[in-house]
Amino acid sequence: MNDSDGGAGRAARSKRADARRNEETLLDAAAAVFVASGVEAPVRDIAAKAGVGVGTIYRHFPTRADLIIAVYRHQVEACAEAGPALLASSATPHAALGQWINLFVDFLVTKHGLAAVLQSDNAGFETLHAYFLDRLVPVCTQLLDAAVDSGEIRSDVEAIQLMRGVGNLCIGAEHNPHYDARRLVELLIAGLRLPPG
Amino acid sequence: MNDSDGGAGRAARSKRADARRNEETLLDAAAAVFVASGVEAPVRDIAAKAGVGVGTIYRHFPTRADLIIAVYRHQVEACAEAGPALLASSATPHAALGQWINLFVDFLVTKHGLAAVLQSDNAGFETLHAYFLDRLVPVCTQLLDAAVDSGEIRSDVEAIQLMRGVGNLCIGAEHNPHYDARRLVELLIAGLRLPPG
DNA sequence: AACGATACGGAACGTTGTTCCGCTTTACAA
DNA sequence: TTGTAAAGCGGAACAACGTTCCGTATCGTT
Repeated sequence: MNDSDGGAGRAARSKRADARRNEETLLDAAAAVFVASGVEAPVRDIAAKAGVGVGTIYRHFPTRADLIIAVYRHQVEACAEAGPALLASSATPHAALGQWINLFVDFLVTKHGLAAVLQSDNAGFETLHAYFLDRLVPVCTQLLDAAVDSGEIRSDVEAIQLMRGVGNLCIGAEHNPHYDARRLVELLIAGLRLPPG
Repeated sequence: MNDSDGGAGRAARSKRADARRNEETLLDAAAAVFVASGVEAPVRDIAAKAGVGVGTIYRHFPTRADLIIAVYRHQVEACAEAGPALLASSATPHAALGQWINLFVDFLVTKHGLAAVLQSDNAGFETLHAYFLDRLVPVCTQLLDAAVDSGEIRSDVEAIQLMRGVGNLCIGAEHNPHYDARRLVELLIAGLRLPPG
């Protein structure tokens, strides 16, 4: 019923070419800086990398969360879409759940600082929270439900809870020899199994 | 037997009375502010609450970590000392481990923001890291070893790893209706059990 | 009382996020 | 091609924070 264009007849003129170019540049710069310095890198660093003023960043991406979302949207979408695919192709729902969680963990662990930001109660990251949750919780719910139905796991854990837990376990997982997030997540998933008896 | 003086003959003159008073005041103020606003509350807030300049805080506690340690030292010590006691009084080592972890979780969850700070890779919290690890990891190791020896749990998880995982799971656990850190920690501990077969 | 050591307060500095506004560039029409 | 309003831009400016520094006040001792 609405969007910036609508399509009716209003012609809502498309963005200026320089603006479109800048947005592109900004996304590339942000991606590079995120890799180099983590997602909490100073805004000024990103602006500098892009050869742009900080104002330009805020015009295109009102909050840092919007920028992060834009940078990682493709990968989040891919992860979301992998859920049903895994469910269809795996031997058991539990196996599918495990593989999907692995995908999620790999994503978080390779994005320096993302997991931390994801759990931050800092207002301004609400958009990021909402996006991740909206996109991934339903997928996780589907996998979880399937595994419950097949009698493989306990039924008293909600997807949102599990995902927050997994996200938390991924915090600070980069280059820390004494911490292996993947291992701990495996333990958590193992703990989901129905207790014997 | 002694006071801050080492005892030899050096006379290392004791602190001035106002300094001692201020340190006391500061600890009380910090504790109050930590409860009200979390452990990441602005230094200026603590100074104001204590009726003191910020310089005074930094003179007594060179880093924020030192202040946090001073405020919570008693409780960390209590937790550490509870380990062997639980091991002695519990039915099985695994039960002792579970109860001890519960103690640890309760401590973290009730100290607003502590868990987050504990995992922060921010330099300046190194002292805090070191203190918690030095004090608690050996205790956890003892419990873990006992449970391994009794054949209750897998043997390939180190204490430091487990504690970091538990600490991470406690992040953001305050007043969040969709997140129950205790539950997830239970799952993690359950995942420690030897797989059937 | 006087004096040196100790401790204090808070201004000042550096680093961040975020806003704001004067100037530039663009797109379009004449 | 040229003129013009709208769109966009850069970066100065502001606010909030941690941290340092130093002139001044206080303490303990002589």
